Amino acid sequence: MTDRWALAPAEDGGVEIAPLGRDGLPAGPVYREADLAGAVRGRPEVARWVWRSTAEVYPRLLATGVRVERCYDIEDAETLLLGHEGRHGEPRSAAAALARLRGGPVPPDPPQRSAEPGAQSSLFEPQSVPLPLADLVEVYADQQRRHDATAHPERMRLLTAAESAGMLVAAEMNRSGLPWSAEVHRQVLHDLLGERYAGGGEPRRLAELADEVSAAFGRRVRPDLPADVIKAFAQAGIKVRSTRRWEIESLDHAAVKPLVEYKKLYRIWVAHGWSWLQDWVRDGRFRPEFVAGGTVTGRWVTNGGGGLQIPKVIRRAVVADPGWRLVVADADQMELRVLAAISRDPGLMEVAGRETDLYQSVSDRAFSGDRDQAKIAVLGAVYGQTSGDGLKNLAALRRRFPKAVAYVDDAARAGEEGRLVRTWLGRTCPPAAGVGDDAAEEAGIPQDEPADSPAGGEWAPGYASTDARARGRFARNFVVQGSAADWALLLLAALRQACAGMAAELVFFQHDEVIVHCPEEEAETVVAAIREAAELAGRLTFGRTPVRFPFTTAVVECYADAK
DNA sequence: AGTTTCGGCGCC
DNA sequence: AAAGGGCGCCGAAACT
Repeated sequence: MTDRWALAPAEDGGVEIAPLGRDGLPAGPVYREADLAGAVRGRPEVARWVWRSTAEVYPRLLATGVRVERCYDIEDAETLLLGHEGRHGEPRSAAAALARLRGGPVPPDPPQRSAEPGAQSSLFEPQSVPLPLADLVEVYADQQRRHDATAHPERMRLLTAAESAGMLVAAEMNRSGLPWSAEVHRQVLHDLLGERYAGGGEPRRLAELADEVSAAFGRRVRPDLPADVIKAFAQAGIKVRSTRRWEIESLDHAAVKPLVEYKKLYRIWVAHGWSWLQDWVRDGRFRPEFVAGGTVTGRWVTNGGGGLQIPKVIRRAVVADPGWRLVVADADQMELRVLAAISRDPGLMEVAGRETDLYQSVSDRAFSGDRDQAKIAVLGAVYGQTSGDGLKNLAALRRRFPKAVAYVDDAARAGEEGRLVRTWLGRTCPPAAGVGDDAAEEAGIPQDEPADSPAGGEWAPGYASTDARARGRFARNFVVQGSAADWALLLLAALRQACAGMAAELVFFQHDEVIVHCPEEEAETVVAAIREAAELAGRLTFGRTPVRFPFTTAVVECYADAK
């Protein structure tokens, strides 16, 4: 068995490599070569490269045009395994894992660096000390045993493999970048915001709106300062707690309209305006740094440029190269389909076995055809809504799809009680999640009474504290959002394989949406590949269920035309 | 003066 | 209509 090889970069720029056996231990000699990329390029028969960190190794390979089919990221696997073992807070570096194995002092993890505008994405992780291959392999072999110790070893193996595949995709997307027309972007900014004035102050349209707001209040008010706005409303006899749009919008005051408009445009200006363009777009590409596995739920994040928060109006600037197309694909009601798959609720699976509008089908069964009510109920079930119509609608949902609602209710209870909660593949929620970022807070049931308990005793005696309820909401959402992330990783892995023989490149991924940049003549092949990858991911992740995972796809030259 | 937190809002 | 989950980013405010 020489289909998987370990790889460890050395400090001198060279590399150690060795074939591995089934037990994860070396099955042959350790080779030392001077050139990392050459060592990999020269061994196309290797099916999976085992290395400490994809972010450390793979950008260097890509820089010399070398792609790999599969990898196993030891530090990512360590994170997932530690989580599964209920040891979220422990250091996750390979060096720490080795120290735990040998009983030595465990080094803390190096601090995470953050991205800088325009900087090339991390070619190295300079604070990491290279680990000799023999040490790396020791950690890897132990991780194989730890996979076997989980409740569902085959799922855990799939999870670590899927996340490693996601890291390959992320590195490749970081290299390709999202096609971006600075010219179109500037045109959009000009249309929305008007001319820029010398000196870098507000553009014309914002200045006008600020004047309108001031005029409506009868004094100078800066609409970008919440404290100023709250004071101005108070002087006009209107008490507001904040200047959030939903709170402001319904007020009867002449300042509301220009104020709301100002806030909308101000956001575009500061977050995706001319300076953003200057900082993040180079040579026709927007390059946020995609980070796979950046959150506890398994969703990705981007480092820099707000890559996962591109406003709809700005998507006009995402334009394919001449002769190329963007295949934009969006999973239809993914979270509800995932809930069906993980809960195995017969009724919901039957509904999710169709490609038609899922919310309409749910409402036909539980809400007399009122689609909006069905959607509110489902979102309430998944997000843990605590008041309003959601609760009433949740009851109707529970009657019709009892197993599905029970699944998220159970997760919420487990979260409240500080028990571990897992996604379908075994990604595990930290027991204290949902109460801020105090990772040190250990598992356990808070004993305090809720601070906001009404005098009438709306909460039953001994009801969970505010913190515990926050943990419950987090855990409730975690099983759905996290299992959806599991599935999405398998989707990406399958789609990446399908694109391997083509010019097509994955250039964007946002939770349930992918964009592939490809020559026009490949577009229809890519569309088919996405549909196949989605169904394959569904089977691999959740086993054989009736649940389908349809996508809405569009072949366009401009992202904004996709919806 | 430099760093952290807050308020607000963009996306899913 | 309002409110639940996950993120990142910006400037201002609050802190050291």
